[in-house]
Amino acid sequence: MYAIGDLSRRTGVKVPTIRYYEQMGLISPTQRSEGNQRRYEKTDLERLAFIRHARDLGFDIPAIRELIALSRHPEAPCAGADRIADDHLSAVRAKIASLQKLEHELERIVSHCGGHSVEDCYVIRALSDHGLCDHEH
Amino acid sequence: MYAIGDLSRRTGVKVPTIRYYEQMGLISPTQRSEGNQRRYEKTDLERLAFIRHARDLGFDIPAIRELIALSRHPEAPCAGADRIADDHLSAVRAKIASLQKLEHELERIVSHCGGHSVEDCYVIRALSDHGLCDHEH
DNA sequence: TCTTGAACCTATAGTGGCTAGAGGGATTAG
DNA sequence: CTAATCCCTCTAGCCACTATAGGTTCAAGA
Repeated sequence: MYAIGDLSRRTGVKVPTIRYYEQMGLISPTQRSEGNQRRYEKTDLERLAFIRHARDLGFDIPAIRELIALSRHPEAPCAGADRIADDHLSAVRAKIASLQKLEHELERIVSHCGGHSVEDCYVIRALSDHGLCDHEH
Repeated sequence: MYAIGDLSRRTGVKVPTIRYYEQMGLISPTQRSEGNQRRYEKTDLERLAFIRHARDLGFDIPAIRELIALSRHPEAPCAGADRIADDHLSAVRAKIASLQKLEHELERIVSHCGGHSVEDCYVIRALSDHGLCDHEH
């Protein structure tokens, strides 16, 4: 039997975040002590580690809810879980691509800046005049 | 003299967003018509294009506020603007690096998934067991 | 001049994934 | 028994918007 603080220390998930996950339906409301404090078991610990791991990998809360639901049916085909992970991977790749565009544009702007007065500053000028950009964004 | 809708169409910034920028102090409160509607001039159009461009490049609102303040002093050295852009570039690069870590971890998880039952599914197992991961995250 | 419909106004609440704080009760070590 | 530390609920705040409600103004056509 762990108190919420024990669970927090063991998983690295902050106490208010654990309560938030309960509210979001990722963790079922637990047993309580006589004084109404949450008491957890080992399965809750594993569940929370699963959630934390999924969050670290960038899955959002609805996706984690689905993954949890799937993991409760071990006999079902795993295409669902695979699809969720694959969709997420695509989203991550898309985000990387768009950040790399930004990176190149910013590199160009910063490297052109000679370091004189604001009047000639490429940073300010590039922002004022879209025509100085390489491509659409 | 443009109405807010004209400004919106010309810059691609939505009407409520323009009002939001005014509230955030990026655009000074404008002249109003007799009936209390905002009326803009060409300088406002340029200002808003500057803001939109900076937002597209991922600058946050405090940074844009600073850039605007700097652009009002054309005789000052441009080190300030350069630093803001450079800091932002570093942040973008850091975000790319961390997303690439995610990408590799997700690739590994998805590619291991054979497509059988949830019981053996690598996606679910990898999430349950951090030990299956390559490195810390 | 009048009417209609589009555009405008303010104010408030919602998005996601937490985090911080107030104001109280429970637990536990000494 | 007391004091320190934990825990409880509830509410509000973060960011950059977006959406809605309920009302007013504007501009073009009849």
